[in-house]
Amino acid sequence: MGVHDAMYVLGGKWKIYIITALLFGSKRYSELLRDVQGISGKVLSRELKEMETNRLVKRTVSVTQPVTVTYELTEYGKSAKSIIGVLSEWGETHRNLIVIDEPL
Amino acid sequence: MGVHDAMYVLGGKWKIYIITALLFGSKRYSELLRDVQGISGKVLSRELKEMETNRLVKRTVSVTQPVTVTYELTEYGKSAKSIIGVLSEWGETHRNLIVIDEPL
DNA sequence: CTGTATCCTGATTGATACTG
DNA sequence: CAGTATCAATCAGGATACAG
Repeated sequence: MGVHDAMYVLGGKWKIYIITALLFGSKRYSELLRDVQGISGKVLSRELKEMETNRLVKRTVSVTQPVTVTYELTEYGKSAKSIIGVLSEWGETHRNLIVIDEPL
Repeated sequence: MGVHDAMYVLGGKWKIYIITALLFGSKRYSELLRDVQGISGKVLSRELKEMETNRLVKRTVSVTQPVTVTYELTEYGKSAKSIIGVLSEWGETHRNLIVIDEPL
């Protein structure tokens, strides 16, 4: 069952959102930090490292002053677009059914 | 963006697997405990309760001796099949690219 | 059988300060 | 700018015992 593989690579709280943020082009670390709502620097760099390991994103360092680092989706990463698409569509059409948990 | 709604309902470690387990028919609590690999009783009942709140599953109690409780997907829950399908297909075709994290 | 309550431990996270 | 190191705090999860 490939579901498990997909969950291994995309699972967790953040990767889907990081991919979404990179869907329309490369971004720098600081831009991702701003665009991925609520993520902290530590977690962002860890997630990006994992995604780089799994070849979802490509990291490019420009030796300017100061250095700039950009992240972009690989072809593999871009292929996850199909998943984002289905998630988005499903979430959209079923939005009205969601119940927000009342804190006690 | 509906992605967030979908993540709210389906996110976390277990819901996708629970839905997968229920895809071909209703199951009892103890069957789910066996079929959803690695989940504990506490977590399973919590997840099922959340999914019932969000109308992904329907819970039915049969007053036998002892009681039996069955869970089945609602139409809404069944509609998540499209997501499982895409995840499965994507995971399948990209399985060879995955890198398993070496523990230190 | 189907859960809930309690306790406990290890993993995850946020904040802050710091490095190159 | 782009991270890493450290520490404290939180949280999620397992095991067990117990209730309906």
